[in-house]
Amino acid sequence: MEATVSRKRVDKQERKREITRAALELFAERGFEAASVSGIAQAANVSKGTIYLYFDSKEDLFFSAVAAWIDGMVSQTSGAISPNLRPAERLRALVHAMVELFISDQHSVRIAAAVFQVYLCNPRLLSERNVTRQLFQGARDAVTQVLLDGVSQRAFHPDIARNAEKIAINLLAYLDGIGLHHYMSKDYFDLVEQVDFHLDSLIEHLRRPCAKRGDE
Amino acid sequence: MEATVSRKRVDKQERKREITRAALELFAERGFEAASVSGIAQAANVSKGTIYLYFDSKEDLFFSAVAAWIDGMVSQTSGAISPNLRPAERLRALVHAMVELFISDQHSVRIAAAVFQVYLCNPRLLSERNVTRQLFQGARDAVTQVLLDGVSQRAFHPDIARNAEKIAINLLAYLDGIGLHHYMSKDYFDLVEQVDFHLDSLIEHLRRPCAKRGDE
Amino acid sequence: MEATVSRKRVDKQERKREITRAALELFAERGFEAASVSGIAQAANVSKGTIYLYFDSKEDLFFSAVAAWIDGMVSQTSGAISPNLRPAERLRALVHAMVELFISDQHSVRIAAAVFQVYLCNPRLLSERNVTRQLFQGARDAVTQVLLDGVSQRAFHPDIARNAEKIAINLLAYLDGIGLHHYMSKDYFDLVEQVDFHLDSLIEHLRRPCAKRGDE
Amino acid sequence: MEATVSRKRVDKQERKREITRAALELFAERGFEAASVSGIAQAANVSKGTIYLYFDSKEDLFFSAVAAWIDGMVSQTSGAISPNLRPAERLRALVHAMVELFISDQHSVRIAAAVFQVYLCNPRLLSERNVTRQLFQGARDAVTQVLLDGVSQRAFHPDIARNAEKIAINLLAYLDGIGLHHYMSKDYFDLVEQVDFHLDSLIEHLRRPCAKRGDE
DNA sequence: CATGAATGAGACTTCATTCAT
DNA sequence: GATGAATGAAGTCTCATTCAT
Repeated sequence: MEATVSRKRVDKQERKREITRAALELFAERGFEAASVSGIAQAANVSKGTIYLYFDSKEDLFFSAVAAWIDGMVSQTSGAISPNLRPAERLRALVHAMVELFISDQHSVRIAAAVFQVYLCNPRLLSERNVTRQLFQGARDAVTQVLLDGVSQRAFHPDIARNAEKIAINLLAYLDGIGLHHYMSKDYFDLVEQVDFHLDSLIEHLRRPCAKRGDE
Repeated sequence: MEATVSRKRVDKQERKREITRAALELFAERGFEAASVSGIAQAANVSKGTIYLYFDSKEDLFFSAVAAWIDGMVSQTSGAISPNLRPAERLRALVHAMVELFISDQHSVRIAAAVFQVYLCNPRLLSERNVTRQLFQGARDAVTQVLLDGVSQRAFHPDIARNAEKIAINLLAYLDGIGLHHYMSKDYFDLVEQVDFHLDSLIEHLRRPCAKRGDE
Repeated sequence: MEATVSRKRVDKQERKREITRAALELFAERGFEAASVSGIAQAANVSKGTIYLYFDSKEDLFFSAVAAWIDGMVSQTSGAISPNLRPAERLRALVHAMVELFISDQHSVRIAAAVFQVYLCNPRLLSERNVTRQLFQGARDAVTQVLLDGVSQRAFHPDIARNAEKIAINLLAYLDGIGLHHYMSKDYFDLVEQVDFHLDSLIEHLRRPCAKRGDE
Repeated sequence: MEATVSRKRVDKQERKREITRAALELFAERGFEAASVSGIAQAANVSKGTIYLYFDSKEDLFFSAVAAWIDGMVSQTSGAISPNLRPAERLRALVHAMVELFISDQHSVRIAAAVFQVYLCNPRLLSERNVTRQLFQGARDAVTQVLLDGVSQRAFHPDIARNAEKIAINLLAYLDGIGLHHYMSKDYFDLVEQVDFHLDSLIEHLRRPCAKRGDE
């Protein structure tokens, strides 16, 4: 009986994951509004009614799907922080891992756009159901940690420690921005080349003392 | 009679502008899909049918509205490039003008998100009806020009000339990214502070020779 | 001034005819409901409002167009009754003239279908505004006359005189029927061949005494 | 459980048939364009959305309804061919059965008109979705068979065999034509009387050798 | 006389959600 | 637990007609 229960639970979870997977695909392809519950049900090989056994609403399904996607993102990128590398290379590796996702997984940028759209249009969701905080904060913390490690290993300038989080925030904002711009200006520039160029000057900056602003 | 004709013509353009304005507002508020033509008609104080006298379809209306918004953006920011300032300050002024738009005009980020969403989900529109090329290219050109001017005035390092466009692309991607992240993480960081921080290190970088990548 | 008035009147009639012509074309192409007043206005190179200066409503326009078409039909076919031919050949010539219209003028069958449709769906129009009576009755009378002439010239059997109108009614019904079936079964049979075949046995019948029905 | 499943399945088919029935009624009454899906839904006592669970589009609904009507026509008329009757009477019975439909079922002529209209205005449908072929060919085959039987039973002249299909085509075209004309000239002539008159001379013709055309 | 901008009803169709089975 | 039939509101868009100019 334990087996049965266990099997059942697995089945149930498995089914939920299947729905989530299909939902993510369609939400990425068409956006939140244009993706239909019918289409998701069909793609997940379940009936429309079944969706509502596992999720309260389309909105709920969307956030569950996005949360699952975020989990995947986090686990994929966190693996990229190899402690054996030197700080600069660890940062590079981390950023490259993030960019990889934008390139290998066609969906990622689209999902990001869908998420931006949904939250921007329903600001109440930012406080009520913010599944992205984990992603943003997680990523910022990861970057910040690499920076601080670099400082303590004397690979980066001590002043960096003070501004580590600002740098992290900016770096991640840049990565999202360049990903979006890349898809909007397809073939106009090479994504990896641009990112590497940004990384070069960032790393250079990490090594030098910060210039004071009035210092002109 | 001249007056009559003139008034009429003004009326028609005025009406079209009014519809465009209402459309932009609703598209910003709800996104392309969720904004309804009925709602736009109501907001513009015209009947549903009237919309279709001026625009072929909802899609047409969307792109017309976005194009109008872009025109506004361009004219507002192009005025910010004061030739009297020194290069670094010109760059700062230009970026600040852009950020101003994100802050003063609540809609801008939302419209940007809506545009990203629409183009990402309908890639065919990128080639068929790309109203953003003007914006992106115009902004990149403006930044590039400021950089090149800075080089020729010896305010920036000569190597910058070679990479001016790369820098421009990255800067603008960053600005969009930080704008989006700001709205997603409201109150978590101060937008202007972050942008200034980015600008500081960017300007510092513009003045120094580029570090070679292997240079570690 | 007389010239002016006259020219003006001609202009007005000419314009009305142009609208009628365009209307007939579109009604034939799409049917009464699917043809739009806008489309007709465009095809007639006048504004939508102008149509309503000349016609009370779409329905009015339809019947005016059909009436004009009928006038054309009548004048085209009535010319076909050459008094020099022998009765049988006169009948053949008349029928061929009618069939010609179905073949040369792609529109005729379509207009007929549209007319049938409109009257069948609005039986009140049969009494209120029956523009087809003229066509039907005119054609029947023409056929009947040819038959009676044939009898009086002893080319047809005397009994035919008694049934001349029945024969005319049936002949014209057949012609409409075969025209419609021809367009529904395109390339399945040759229209002229079928009509000639029908004519052959009809003419044969006209020459013999009518068989009594019980005569088996 | 068997009962449940069975009842359910019956329900669904029944529901579809109910929609089809209502659709046929409204299409007959108003034609394809003027009949509205809303009206059909109301007449069928279902919601508008339900229609689209059973049919892909209004067009699909139309053709399904027409196909159902054709099935009814075929089954009603095929029963009319009694093998016990002599050939001439079998032909009479068959034709009378067809005419019966035009008289008893007020809709038939209207539906025929709607079908003609739709196919004439959308010739592509003739090849893409021709639901009438079955009706036309079936009726022609039935008539042809009666004629050939008549020949082999020596009730009709041997020459008829050669022209059997031509005769069938013409007879059916005539029947449609006289049906339409009857409704257009209501009370001007008696439908059955006209058809009988046509039948009389047709049957007479079937019994005699065909006259050669030049035979004047 | 001619225009064409404006209307608002109504067309077809899709959709998220519910509920009896 | 799972289904899928049913709903009705709402979507985009078209249309015949009117009226100020």
